[in-house]
Amino acid sequence: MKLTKNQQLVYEALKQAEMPQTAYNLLDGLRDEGLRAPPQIYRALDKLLELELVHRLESLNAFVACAHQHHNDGFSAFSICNDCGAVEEFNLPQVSEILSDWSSQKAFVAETTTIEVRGHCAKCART
Amino acid sequence: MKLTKNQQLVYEALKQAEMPQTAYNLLDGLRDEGLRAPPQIYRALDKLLELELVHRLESLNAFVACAHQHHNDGFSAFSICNDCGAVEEFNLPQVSEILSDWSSQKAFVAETTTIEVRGHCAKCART
DNA sequence: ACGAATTGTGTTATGTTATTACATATGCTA
DNA sequence: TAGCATATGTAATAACATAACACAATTCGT
Repeated sequence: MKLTKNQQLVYEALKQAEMPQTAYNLLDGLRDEGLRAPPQIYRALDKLLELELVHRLESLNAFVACAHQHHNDGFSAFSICNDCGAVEEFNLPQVSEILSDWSSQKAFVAETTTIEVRGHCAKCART
Repeated sequence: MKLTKNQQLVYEALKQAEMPQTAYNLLDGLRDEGLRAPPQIYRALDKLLELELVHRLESLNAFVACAHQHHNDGFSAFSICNDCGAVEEFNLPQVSEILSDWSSQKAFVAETTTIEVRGHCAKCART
């Protein structure tokens, strides 16, 4: 058990949530547990991001618990439904590889890669 | 000439800038031209994004003029140097294709795709 | 077991990014 | 030229994120 109390609270809240949560969503949900101010949330999130237990969705300013336990070199991709908000995390090793190749060719040292595909999920597109 | 005055002002400011600009950067720079309030900037940006003359860098909350004149199905990728802030836009048709394949397999209707690789550019990594 | 160093916590205040709402103006088109 | 869609100007506010400071808990070397 390496997570502190606040980190656990935030992590559990994210795992429970079926949707991406903003920092302020999380704060609202955790007020009863004693969390009162944004820094308490952001600090926990920073740590969880560092441990790769959580991902940040840049185009949403929101966070999700990582779907795949075994951590994945920071190369996760996400599809995000603009209608219902559903998010799916997936991994495309080929894409990782192409981006790695591009980086080494450019002598760019990659640290984190964001891939977010926004549109309409199967369910919402059908209607 | 299809751009309105504000749209042109913002577009020119972005083309001139060698670095990504936030909405408030742009606002500061354009105050002398008569732009006073955020919505004036955001509205111009919305239009420019729609026309694909400009890209939004989600991980930076900033904007750049599109490097490639001929527009490119919304599949641009960007490398962003965390040290000097330099941004390079590039296109990897293979990646576009893999993501398209994934989408059609999942019946996900993609609208916009964000690919941002953050790290250290060749120049900054050397030091 | 002790003290130092690191990491985490709680809190207030503030900074930064983005939108809502409403009134007015401009330009196209039937 | 009336009507409609699009653009503008402005004030206020909402949403997202960090700085700074004091203090508590944990870890680690000796």
